[in-house]
Amino acid sequence: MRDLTFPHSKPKRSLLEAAEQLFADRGFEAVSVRDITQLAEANVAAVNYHFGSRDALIALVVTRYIAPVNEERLARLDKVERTYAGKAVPLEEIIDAFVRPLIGTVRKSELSERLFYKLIGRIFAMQGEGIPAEIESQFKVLSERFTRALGKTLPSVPAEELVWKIHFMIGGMIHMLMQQDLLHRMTQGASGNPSMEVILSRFIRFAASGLRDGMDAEPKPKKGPQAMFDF
Amino acid sequence: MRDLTFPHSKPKRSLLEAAEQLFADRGFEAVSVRDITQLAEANVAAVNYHFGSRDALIALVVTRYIAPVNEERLARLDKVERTYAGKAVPLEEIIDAFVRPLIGTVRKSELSERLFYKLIGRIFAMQGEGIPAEIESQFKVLSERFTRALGKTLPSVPAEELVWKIHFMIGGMIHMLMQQDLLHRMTQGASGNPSMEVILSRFIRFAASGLRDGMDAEPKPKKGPQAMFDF
DNA sequence: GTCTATAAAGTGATAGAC
DNA sequence: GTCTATCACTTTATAGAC
Repeated sequence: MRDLTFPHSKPKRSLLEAAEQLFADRGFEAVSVRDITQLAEANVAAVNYHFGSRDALIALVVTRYIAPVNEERLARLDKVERTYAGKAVPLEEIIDAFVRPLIGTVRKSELSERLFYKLIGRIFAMQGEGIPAEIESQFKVLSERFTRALGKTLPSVPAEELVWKIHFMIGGMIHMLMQQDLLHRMTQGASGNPSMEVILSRFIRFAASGLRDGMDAEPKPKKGPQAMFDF
Repeated sequence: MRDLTFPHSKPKRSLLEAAEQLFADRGFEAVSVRDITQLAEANVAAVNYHFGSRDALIALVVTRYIAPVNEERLARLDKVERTYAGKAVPLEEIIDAFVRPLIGTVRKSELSERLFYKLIGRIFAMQGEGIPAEIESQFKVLSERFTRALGKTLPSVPAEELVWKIHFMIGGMIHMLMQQDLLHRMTQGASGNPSMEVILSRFIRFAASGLRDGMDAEPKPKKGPQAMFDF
């Protein structure tokens, strides 16, 4: 999984790095070609010369960051499924395959850790508007594969309910990536300064409990009375 | 909780409604004053005349939608806390107080249901950038109040871990509001067409399980072996 | 490859006529 | 209150000089 998209000419690379940094920090729509060329100390025509257009640059950044993450997710799911050969894969391991590539996949940029996660989060939050078609269909494949795996592990969760639970989980994941500053501000520091590893393990436990929700718990199913919220 | 901000002059009202519709659909940054005046069939100067500026209009929309929701959330939390007089409030009831006002609070606009939720979701997703100061501090108060209530109900969850779990929950909530179209597209319709009531009850169960996460479950605590994910 | 100059279109805001 | 005309500025993109 070597990166073929990484530019080897110096000015092109510094343009790309400037763009990634600004996109992560302010969001795609909020960054102009001039912002990028200014930070990269190039002239205004440089982005169009090297990447064709502003939109093409955005598509490149999105693809560079997301494609390897999605490949790695599928590879990890394949691997654990082989390990459990036919039997249902433990829930936590599926979720792990889904989220760990977000932080584990090879860093190809000079972005700080914080900006790297923010950029990844922004790309996920983008979905539906402005995502390159190639990535969109990649997401569909991914979604199907993981939904099927989760359905196998949680056979008693009705299909419709399962996709909603997965939806909630993905929302939590995006928020985790993008809004760490916000959390710190809102809690006046009570969120501490945990490593991404720790944050991720907390997220996996949260999501696993939410998805399982008293059903199909590997150890022992809990079926407390929750009539009030059962439809 | 009557709405004092609702304009009674016809042109002003139709400008506001056009703005809300466009903001919900495309996001705040993507909508120009000209888009709004065109949809409202007014002249380009109308927004500035009636609202002072584009930013003031955005602030008005945000405040109109969020302030009553936040008030209602606090009122509901107060109420359940009084009901349980000192004893810990059941987790599901706290979450319910937090999310139900999102769909229950009086509709003051002509927005379709779908756009209404999308607009609410967009405002939450905005946080940190461009939120009126008044609303920002309202969110802080809200965050503190609910964090305290949840801490009381889940005494064995360490404070730092609790705020992260709440963070994940809020991410799921925003995604639920904003990205229903996306879910439908990604799942090729497998998400069905449930009412917001049903979606909400699913979300409450998901979030409650995630927050509880085997600890302090009211019925019976489950403590399965999860060594792999425990730090 | 780099850079300047400029085109063509869009932005929010406002002065001033009606 | 309404509307037109316009200001001052920014946007992406490109032609053409170096």
